[in-house]
Amino acid sequence: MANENNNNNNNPFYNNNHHDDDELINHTNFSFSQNFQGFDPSHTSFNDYLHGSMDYNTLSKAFDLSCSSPEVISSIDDNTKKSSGGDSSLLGISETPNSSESSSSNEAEPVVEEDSTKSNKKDKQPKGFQDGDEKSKKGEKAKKKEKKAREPRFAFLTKSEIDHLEDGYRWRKYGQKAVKNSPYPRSYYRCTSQKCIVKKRVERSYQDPSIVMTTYEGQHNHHCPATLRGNASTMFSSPSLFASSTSMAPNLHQDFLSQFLPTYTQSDQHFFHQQNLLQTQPQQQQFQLHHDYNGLLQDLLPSTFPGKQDP
DNA sequence: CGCCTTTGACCTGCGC
DNA sequence: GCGCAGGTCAAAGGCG
Repeated sequence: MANENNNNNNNPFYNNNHHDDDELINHTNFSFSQNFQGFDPSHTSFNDYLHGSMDYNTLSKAFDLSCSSPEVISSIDDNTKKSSGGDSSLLGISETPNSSESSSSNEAEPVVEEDSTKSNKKDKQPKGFQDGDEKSKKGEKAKKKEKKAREPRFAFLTKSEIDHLEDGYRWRKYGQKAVKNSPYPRSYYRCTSQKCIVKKRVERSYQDPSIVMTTYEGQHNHHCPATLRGNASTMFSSPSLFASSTSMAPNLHQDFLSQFLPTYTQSDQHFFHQQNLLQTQPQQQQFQLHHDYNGLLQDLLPSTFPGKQDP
């Protein structure tokens, strides 16, 4: 399987010029602050930390991160795009909006910085939620010179036949665009929950059509609807079960489970295999995430993988 | 009827 | 300044 290689050469997102995702592929660094609790880079691989199609909430909580808190050192460089020649070897999980020049220290102010790449395109709040003065947007934008921070973003690569994977939240599609150099369109979704401005983009790799890249932007301000009906929590609540395939720090373990459950609950019905790659800022520990999500699921939920039940 | 998707138009930022 | 590409809007239509 392609996900087993440790270098990125086999990853379809690595070596190609996936222009449209420069901001994510080429410029997505994912940084962890020193405050990241329970994470011991010397003993634990990131592979054990990241799985699945989490949204930002999930991730941030699982990692004890908060996008708006100083504990988050973010990463996407403003200049990364400009230095587009750059190694661009990164892919996977992106967490966007901070100025990152000073990222090596934990300074990370609640950055009100744009995700420079193309960030402030719209800047406008979702008009759908404030309609009425939509026609005045022009003047509004004109005076709204100050750039608004873009929500943090995470991108996930998911091997799936399904474009829009269930993640426990309800989404409404609000747009679709053709992607340059790709036969596959990019779809734009917004969380349907009131006042929740979380968005996500879903697109398929043109080099490996089996791979879907989902980008989450923002944090949900509500509970995941799926938690109400999910029942896999009991399965995941078995520490031994989970421990069998992960070596998470205890506190992370719990957070991870509680936050991640909806994702598993919703997605384990699909063929689901995720590859995540990740890298931190230069001065921080560097890791690459390259995880066989399917394998994890098989370990955790053998019943959902009939063919794999008996190794 | 409400919610969702589709889709063309529009807006904006960026590179040249 | 222009053109391109990404992102969003909103009308129209479909579906349960």
